[in-house]
This record gives sequence, C-alpha cells and structure tokens, in this order.
Amino acid sequence: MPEHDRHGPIDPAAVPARLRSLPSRLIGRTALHADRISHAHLATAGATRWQYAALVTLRDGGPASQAQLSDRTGIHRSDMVAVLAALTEAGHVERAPDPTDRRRNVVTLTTAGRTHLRDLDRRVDAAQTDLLAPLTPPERAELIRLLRRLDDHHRTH
Amino acid sequence: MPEHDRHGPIDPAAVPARLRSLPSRLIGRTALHADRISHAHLATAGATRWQYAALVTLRDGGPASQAQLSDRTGIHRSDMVAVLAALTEAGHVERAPDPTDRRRNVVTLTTAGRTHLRDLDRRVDAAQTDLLAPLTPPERAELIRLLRRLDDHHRTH
DNA sequence: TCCTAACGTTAGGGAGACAAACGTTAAATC
DNA sequence: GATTTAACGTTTGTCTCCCTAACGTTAGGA
Repeated sequence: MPEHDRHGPIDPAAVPARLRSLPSRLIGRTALHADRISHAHLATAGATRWQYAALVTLRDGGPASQAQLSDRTGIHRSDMVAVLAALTEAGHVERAPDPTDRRRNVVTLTTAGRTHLRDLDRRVDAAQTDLLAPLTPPERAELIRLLRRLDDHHRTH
Repeated sequence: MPEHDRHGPIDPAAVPARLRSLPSRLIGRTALHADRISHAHLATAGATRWQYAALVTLRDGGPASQAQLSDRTGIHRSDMVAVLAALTEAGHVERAPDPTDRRRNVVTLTTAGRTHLRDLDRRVDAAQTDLLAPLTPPERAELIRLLRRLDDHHRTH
C-alpha cells in the first residue's frame, strides 16, 4: 500500500509566465508560505497566530475589553471568544466582568502570560527570519515598506 | 432592528507596532486584500481564480492532462475536478479521454474559452491595477521581484 | 505475471474570515 | 422617567481555500 499519495510539487518551468509574475498570485503564495512558517514556529509552543496577536495587544495597550481586542487585532469578535477561552484556560490571561460596564469583560495579561509571550516573541522573530531568508536587510525593509503602503491603502478602501 | 451588526473596522492607531510591522502578518493581510479584489473582478464574469489559472495554463502550454494542469497551476488535483467540470459545462474547455493512455483526460481550450479568457485577462489586469494603485511603477516591479525571490526560495524549501 | 504507480474522482477535515441572531446591559432620545 | 437604540459577549453556522485519504481503473516495470 502506498503510504503517501504523492503527486509532484509545482513544476516551476511549466507554470505560465503570466501566472508566475501575477502580483495577486505571488502575494497569495507568499502568504501561504508565511502562514505555514509562523504556524510551525508557534505550534510547538501550543500557540496560534490569533493568540499571539491578542497577547501582544494586551502587553502593548494594557487591559482591554474583547471588543477592543477585536478592533486592534482584526480578529472577528466571534472568533475572539475561543481565543480568549484558550488563553484563560492556560492561565495567560484573566477575564473578569467590568464593574463600570457590566456588558464588558476586562481582559488582563497575567505574569505567566507575559513570560509565555516573551517565548512567543522569539519564535515569531525566528519565523520572520526564515520567511525573509533570501532577502538582504535593505530588501526586507523595502518589502515591509511596500506592503505597509498597500495595507494602509486597502484597509481604508 | 439593526440591519447590519456593525462593529468597527480595525483601529489603525491602536494596532500594536509589533503587529503592524510584522512581515508575516503584513503579507497575510495584503493577500486578503488581493484575494478580495481579484475575486470581485472575476466574479462579475462568473469566473474564479482557479478557473483563470487553468485557462491560462492551457493557452500557454496547449492541451494537457488534469495531472499536468495540477502541477502547473498548483491547484490540487482533487479540486481540479470541479474547476474543469465548470469550465466544461460553460463550453470553455473540452475534456476527452486520451486514446494513448486511457487513465488520462486530454483537456483542450475551445474557441469560446479562448475568447472568454481574453476578457478575463483584462479583468485580472484591472485587479492588479487596483491592488498596486498606491505604488509607483518601479515600486511595483521591485515588489514583484522580492516576492518572486521569496516564492522561489520557499517553493523548493 | 505480479507489483507498483499514475490517473481521475469522491468524500471529508481543518483553518480562516465572516454573518446572523440572541440575551444582557448601557446610553441616547423623547 | 420611559422607550428606543446600540454595544457587548456568545453561539451557531456558512463559505472558501488547501489538503489528506481512499477507491476503481489503467499503464508500466520487475
């Protein structure tokens, strides 16, 4: 029995030039690589990209409601529920009702969460290094600059 | 009754700097914009990105088997089935058993498909223009160059 | 001949992004 | 002060993309 149903990877020479240089396709493929790499680096610590984004946002902006975390991370509020449930269960975050507004939860980074986050920072940095390996430092800076211009433009339509 | 359950878009000022400049995140967000834009341009012609990739590959490389199309486009062969079914039903492609190898189908671009593809080319070009609008021509070229380097590197691990 | 592998196909899983609706609670409007 | 409007957290479900597993069929190498 064949253990892997292998069928070849992309044949680089056979990909039409039109597709090979199409910016939208290139960006999509690069995003796929980036997702795989950062997922791999975070998974060994039992974390996800969304969890990391929430933790960084809490460290940077202090305690916040779930709605604020959604606005700051871009994670949909209906997905934020599970993210915070996992972080709470791991003890990296505490979730308590806001006494001044009983609709809200106040989410706070715990000491354990802060320590855990420092580990994740290193892993995320390593992921960026892997991802950008083929580029020189000035090229990396230029890529970031160009992508930020695109994101800034399209975020606001 | 509220017709839309609006909860604000990303608050740019509140996104932590760490996240705002993280290459993997920037690439992922840009890919999201790119997908939305190219989907929007193709959808009005009843086409998808995968259909476009298959059609371009057939025009560029001539008739091919489904496995060859998979290798050249990066579309998984199990997804290629539905792509070709849609293209066949629309009359843009013909699928016939290969007389020299009865396991294979020979997929051929029809005249109608070629005409349709020219329309899609224009739509895809328009999508790239929208996507890259905030960049100057040399910046666009540089972005493509950098992304191709990343893709070339990570495609081969 | 037997075994291996490629082909097209079906079924399904997992993740990301999102929409809709609901009970609760605050704030705005009258 | 009463009523309407809206925000909050949550549950449920949808859609697309990417991928795995398995199957019957057919070709080719041992």
